[in-house]
Amino acid sequence: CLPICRQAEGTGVFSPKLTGDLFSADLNPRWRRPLAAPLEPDLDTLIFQQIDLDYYLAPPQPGYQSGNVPIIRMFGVTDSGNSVCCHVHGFAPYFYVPAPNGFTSDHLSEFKRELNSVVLKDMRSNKDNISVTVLAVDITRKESMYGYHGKQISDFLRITMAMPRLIAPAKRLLELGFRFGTFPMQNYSTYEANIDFEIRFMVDSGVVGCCWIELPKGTYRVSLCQYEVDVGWTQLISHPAEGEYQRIAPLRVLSFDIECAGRKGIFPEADKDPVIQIASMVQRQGEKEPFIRTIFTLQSCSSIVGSQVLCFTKENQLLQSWAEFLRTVDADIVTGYNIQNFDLPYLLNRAATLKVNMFPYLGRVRGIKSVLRDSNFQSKQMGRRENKILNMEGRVQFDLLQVLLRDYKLRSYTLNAVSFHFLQEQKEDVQHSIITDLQNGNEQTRRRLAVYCLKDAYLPLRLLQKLMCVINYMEMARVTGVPLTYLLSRGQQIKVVSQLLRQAMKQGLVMPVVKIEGGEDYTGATVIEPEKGYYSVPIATLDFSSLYPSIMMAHNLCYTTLLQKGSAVKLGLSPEEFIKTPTGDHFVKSSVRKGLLPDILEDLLSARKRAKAELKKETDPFKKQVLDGRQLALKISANSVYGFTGAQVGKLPCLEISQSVTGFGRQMIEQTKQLVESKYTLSNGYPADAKVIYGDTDSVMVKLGVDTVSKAMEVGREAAEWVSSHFIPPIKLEFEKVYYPYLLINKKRYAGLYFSSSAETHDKMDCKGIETVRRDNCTLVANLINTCLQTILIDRDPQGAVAHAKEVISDLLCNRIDISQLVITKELTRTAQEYAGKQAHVELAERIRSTCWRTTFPLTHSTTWNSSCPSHCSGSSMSVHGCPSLLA
DNA sequence: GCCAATGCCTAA
DNA sequence: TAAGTTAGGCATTGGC
Repeated sequence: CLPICRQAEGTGVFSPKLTGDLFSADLNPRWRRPLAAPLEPDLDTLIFQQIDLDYYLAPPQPGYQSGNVPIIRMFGVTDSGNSVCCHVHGFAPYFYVPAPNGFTSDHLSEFKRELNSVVLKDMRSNKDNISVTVLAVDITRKESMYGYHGKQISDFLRITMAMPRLIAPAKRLLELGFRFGTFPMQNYSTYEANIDFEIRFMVDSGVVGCCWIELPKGTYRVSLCQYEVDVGWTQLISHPAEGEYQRIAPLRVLSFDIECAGRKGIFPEADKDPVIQIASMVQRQGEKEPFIRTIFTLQSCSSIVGSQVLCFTKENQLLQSWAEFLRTVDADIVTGYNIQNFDLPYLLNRAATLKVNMFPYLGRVRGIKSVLRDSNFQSKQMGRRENKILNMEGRVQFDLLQVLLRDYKLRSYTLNAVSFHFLQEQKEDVQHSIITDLQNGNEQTRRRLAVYCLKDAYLPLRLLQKLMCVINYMEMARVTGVPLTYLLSRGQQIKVVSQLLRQAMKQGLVMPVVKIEGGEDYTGATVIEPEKGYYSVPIATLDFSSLYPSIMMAHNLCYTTLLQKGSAVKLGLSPEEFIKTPTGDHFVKSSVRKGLLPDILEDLLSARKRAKAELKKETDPFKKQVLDGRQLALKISANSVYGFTGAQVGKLPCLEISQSVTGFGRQMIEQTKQLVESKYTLSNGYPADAKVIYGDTDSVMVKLGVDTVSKAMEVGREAAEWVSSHFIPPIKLEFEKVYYPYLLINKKRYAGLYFSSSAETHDKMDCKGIETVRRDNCTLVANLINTCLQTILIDRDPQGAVAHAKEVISDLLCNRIDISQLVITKELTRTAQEYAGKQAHVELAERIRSTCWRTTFPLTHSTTWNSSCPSHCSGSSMSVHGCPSLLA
């Protein structure tokens, strides 16, 4: 009676019997997974790496209540490369409410009966014919994690519901006001009623994203082949990602790309324009090259060395065959470039248009149709993002474009630009406009198209490998405990929630549901007023490493240590037992209670230290990658904990924590400045009076009065250590680098030659906030400014920089510059379109000319910043118009 | 011409 | 339903 997970290997509904031409005749045995050795539940242990996890509803096993129950479904792969679908039974969703006064176990059944009844009554339609909504109500001893209240453990009701989707109405009804038995009407606060079911299960069973799962012999039963198993939720063993369990199974990664024969000048539309080619590459995770390269083409196509060409005379056969190919290959991870919003939706819509009814079953669960949905994702970090969503149970959709949009700030996100940026490699050059002509040509022209299409399937694999995306994402999933898919589909908060719940559970703490109401913003970090100018002396930079995490650890800032107004007195705490933060908030010290957040942060940062130590020892390049991915994931995770507490539209905001953190930070940067400037003085025997010329949040830039980089490094190191001793561990100020020379333009805008690894040669030219690093400028501006900066900092020739700027601007005025260099911002693009053709160039040139000069002039005249700027072109409105002589 | 508000993107 | 934070520069725009 359970749904059955099967990949299509010539059985079941997806018979690879030919629907016309070609497919089964060319079926390549390599496409299939390796044969699965027989599994004896009584003798064999089954171990696999879990890569995706969801749940479905199904009738319960005999002996349980009526109505459907949720069953967790884990997908994974064994060491031998066999796929596993593991149905985990017996786990039900639940949440907590505080037990009302006078509540005893005698009241449980009445509470349960009444809650069940109001939830049933609340349902508008009951098409699933649910008769029992509340499965159980139990009394447990718990404590709210929000606020310190003397470790008062009290009675909570743990309410277990029949299905995840019943949690929300039960929560709402209890919050609105609920009455049972002789107890009065009461508004209940709820705890953990907003936790995704998958996360709930993972937290409770110690499963983290992408971890290895062991089913001991005798605990599971096998239903069909390639390891489809059933197990009780308390019987599976989840292995922490340590030692041998850091490894990654030989996952099958499929990358694909489609080509459509669009009409001239019109973006292809699935209800009109045919799919003419689909290229696919399959690679085992960890191997260097794909072991399957295929191209499905409409009409004949000449052969291509190293690739299998499959030609179809009818488009519907091409589509159906490709779907069968996907199911046969049984990919664990599906990738490509913009497959999420283009290729997959297009294929699905096209298949619907052509009525290829067997197409839209792309997941690993038989009988589940893949359907398209629209999703609207919005966050302050990423803005509004509209995406298509397609369900593909058991396969992780890992669209490279989405990964890049999340993790990299690039000027262009075309596959061509991205390939060039990361691989120094270009796409095959085929203009979109000639695709249809190539298709309508002969088998040679279609071959040219196929080569192009294959490359577009290959490049995402190369990029994935180069950027170590799969490894890094897996490590992030393991570190934070969320499923891999959450990392691409959800925001930052869920990662912290997952960790918080795990930590809280250990201490019997429960997480409240807080309602969201927009409040006042709080004060952030200090930016020290810069002493603008050009410095031809070494400037040492000292940074607090992981400032916000270390503040939270040093001062034990947490939900569980926060003292509400007046509660210090009420709880009889002595002044030594709590602290007052710079914002006037109170927190108990770790001697009273150690906070959850400091615990999480310590775990993350000590794990990071371990990973870095292991990384140093490791010689195997593959394991090195894993470890590097891990240390990165750990760092990012630690840094996002602070943001989580300050997210007012979030799961558990606590501004007392976040504003205390920034408050401490402000105090510390100020104190650092004072300390450095008070010790490093002439009168203390140092070469000069040190001066902090700039600082932002966690760093200070110091002019120490020394004349060489190596001296600046030496004094910088000493100063960092000395200043550190004034702060509570693990707060630590570190010497980071020396800038020499250093050009300080404004707050958050500076450039300098960066010395860190050696005192003799600079590592790079470092630019912050200047047009060269901003993506709202055209490349011409960025290049011009970059060259000017190099001329100033490396050649130390400000006059040369001015000369260069003049030359470029003169080229611009004389139409000697390619228009493609000018267009980049939305603003300018629009202008280019409006003035399409001849006018555009003039218009753009004019705008860019003024931008270039406005930016370049302050750079090149920074030595004389506050004194001798000519009066006729001073101030921000200075432009070439007002300064004609400068253009000569 | 001055200004505040807004949009965009970055620093940390 | 879900959505990390604030500080801050600079171009543009629109009102006066």
